[in-house]
Parts: sequence; C-alpha cells; structure tokens
Amino acid sequence: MPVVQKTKQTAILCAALELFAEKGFHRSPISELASLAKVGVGSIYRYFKDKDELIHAVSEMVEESLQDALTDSLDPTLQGQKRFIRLITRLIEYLHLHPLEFKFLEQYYSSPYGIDKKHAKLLRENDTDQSSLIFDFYLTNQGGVIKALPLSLYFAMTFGPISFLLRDSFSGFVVLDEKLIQQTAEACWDAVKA
Amino acid sequence: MPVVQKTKQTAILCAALELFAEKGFHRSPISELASLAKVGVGSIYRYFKDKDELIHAVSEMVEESLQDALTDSLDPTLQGQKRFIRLITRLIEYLHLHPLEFKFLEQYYSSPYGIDKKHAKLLRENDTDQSSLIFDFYLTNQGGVIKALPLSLYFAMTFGPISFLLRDSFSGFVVLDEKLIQQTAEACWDAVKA
DNA sequence: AGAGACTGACTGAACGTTCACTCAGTGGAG
DNA sequence: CTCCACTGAGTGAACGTTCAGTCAGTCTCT
Repeated sequence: MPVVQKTKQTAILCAALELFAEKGFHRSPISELASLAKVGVGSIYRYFKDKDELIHAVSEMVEESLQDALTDSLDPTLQGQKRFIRLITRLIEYLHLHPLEFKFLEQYYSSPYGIDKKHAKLLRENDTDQSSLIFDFYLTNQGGVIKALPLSLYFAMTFGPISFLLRDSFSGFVVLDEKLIQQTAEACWDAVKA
Repeated sequence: MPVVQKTKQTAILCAALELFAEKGFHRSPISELASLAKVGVGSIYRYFKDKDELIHAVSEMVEESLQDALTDSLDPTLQGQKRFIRLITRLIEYLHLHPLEFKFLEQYYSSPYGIDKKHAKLLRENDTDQSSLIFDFYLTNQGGVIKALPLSLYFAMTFGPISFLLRDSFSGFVVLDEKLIQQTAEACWDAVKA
C-alpha cells in the first residue's frame, strides 16, 4: 500500500512541521502530534525510528521545498548584483509566506540537530555538487563583483540579517512589506559588493 | 547574613549560566544545577520563584556585564564610522571571549522568554533612557553618516551577522581571528553607511 | 557566663506530571 | 484463515516543585 503509506507519512511530517514550528521540539509531545496527524501514536514509530529521526526528516522536506521555490523563481540569465538582489528578495518572500518553515529551520539550525547536520555537510563538501543557489553565487563570484571574504562571512552577512528580520516580523515587532524587503536585500548587497 | 545569601545566589546564577549555555534550558535539570552550584535543590526555590524566574535573572546578569564591558572599552569622543567599527569590534570580541554568555543570550532571545522581554521593552521604549550604546548610535545618527532605515533593519544588519559568525566560530566551522572580526565590522558598516 | 529556646537558611526524599516509546490487541484486505 | 498496518492504553524514566526535618547561629533568661 505505498499510496496509503505515503499519505500517512506525509500527514505525520506536516503535523510535525506545524507543531515543532509553533511549540518547539520539546513541547511537542508525540501524542499530540499523533492526534494532529490523525494517526495512532504507534504509527509514527512505524515510519520513523524515534523523534530525532522525525525531526531530521522534517528538515529535509522543508529544505527541499525551499530550494525548489528558489530555483523555480529565478531567471537563470540574471548575473551580478541583479541576480544577488533577486535571490535574497525571493528567499525573504518565501520564508515570509511560510512562517512554519522559517520557524522550524531557525530552531533546527540553532539546536544540536542542525549543528550536527552542518558538520556532516562540511565533510561532504568536496564530493557533492552544491544545490544551493546562494552558496553557488558566493563560491563562483563571477566577474569579481563581490569582495573576497571567507565563505562563513558571506553567509553571516546574508542569512544573519534575514533571520533577524523575519524573527522580528513574526514576533510583530516590524511589518515586513515590499519596501523593507528591498532595503534589506540592498543592505546585504552593500555589505558584500566589491 | 546578607553576605552568605549573596554568595549562594551568585553561585546559583553562575551555575545556571553554565548549564543553560551548554545544555539548553530544558536539558538542565534543577537537580544538576543544584549540585553544580553546591547547593540543595530547595535553596534554588528560596532565591527564585521557579525555573522561569531564574532564567530571566541570568539574562539580566549577563546583559549587565555585556553593557558594562562595552561602555568601559569605548572612547566616548569617537564618532561616526570609527565609533561604529569600534563598537562592533568590541561586541564581537567580548562575546568571543565569553562563549557561555553568547550561547545563553542566543538561546534566550530565540525563546519565548526573550521575546516576551523584548515586547515588554518596546512598551517602555518611550519612557526609559536607552542604555545600549549601539541602540544610541542608530537612533541619533549624528551627521547623517548612515542610511535612513527602520530601526529593526539596523539591528538585523548588526546582530544578525555577528550572531551567525559567533555561532559558526563556537561550532568550529570558522576561526574567528582579528582579521575576520575586522572584516565583519567593515561589512556591517558598508551595509548601513550613507 | 551558661543553658535553653528559638529562628530560618538549607537540604533532599518524595510527589505529581509529562513525556518518549512499547506491545497486545483490532480490523480490514487478500 | 493469514497477514500486517494500525491503534492507544500502558510503562518507566525524567523532570519541576514541595515540604518536613536538620542544625548552626542568635537571643533571652537566670
């Protein structure tokens, strides 16, 4: 019954995303998760070894959607500043439209789960093709349009502000309209441009 | 016996900072905290109503130290770009030298504890004098040396990158040396300068 | 000064709650 | 009937919090 299985597994993943994003990992009891997914508690353990594995599975689902959304909305011929601004803008817009995904990722990457995953990723860095468009932009630096900085600093100057701004937006401290998104993308560009 | 009391309360606060920073709030049992502070479990509840109050108390202690350190190390006559770069540099250096404080604050401000506190702070904003030097710099913008941006974006462009970079540093993804600190401060400046 | 009464900071075993996880049982498909 | 996906009451561990009891130190009375 691959169809039914798929449906149930997906239901669990979606319920997990919702609960984790809203309540945090440790305030999301499996029992509550089960009833939200309309599934018995035991079924969760049919599809996922334990809660940790479920958390990692949610992160993979979320990252895939995000990467797809970015790829779909990007004109591949854009280069330089325009490409950068477009990437950042789309990233903010996507996360702003998907609060659950943002809150989940925030939590994931500031927890041991995400840190372990990042470690594992770095070890594979040489072998695998990189699927992140922003990562690519920084690595290639076509035409030397950006300063020569350590990769970590590029990431810090991009994801750092975005993360802070979205957190403020979802906490109700700021209204994230089109203008503010534009200002943010431009400030990020100013921070790294040559 | 105010002296003895003070010592015990401080011991609890320091042990709490250490445990919370290293294990997170919900993996720091009161029992472990008590033995680290060399104190009976019950004594913790003599000084703090519950675990939540203890967490807030730690945050106040940490923020006070940080603010003091920044104030002490700043030449008050410095203005404009130099003042900004110095502030950012000192902030990074302080947090880099104080991993426990950084990890605690990170966790605190991405949890309901810190968000509630921020809300409360915003409501008081008009009344109180602001004690944060960076806050002051942005608010006054003396001589129009920085772009006109919403306050939230200034903060995002400052604390966002710093937070990301320090996280990478403590996770072992990057070596935070003097040069990298300088590059970070300059990138932050480029992001907000007029 | 000395004895006895008193105080309250301090302790940790015990309690109730919450949680991740298990497994005996159920029901539907073949 | 057999098989197996599925269920949820049950289990034990871990946690925050409580409170009856201890005892060093202080005060009062003789």
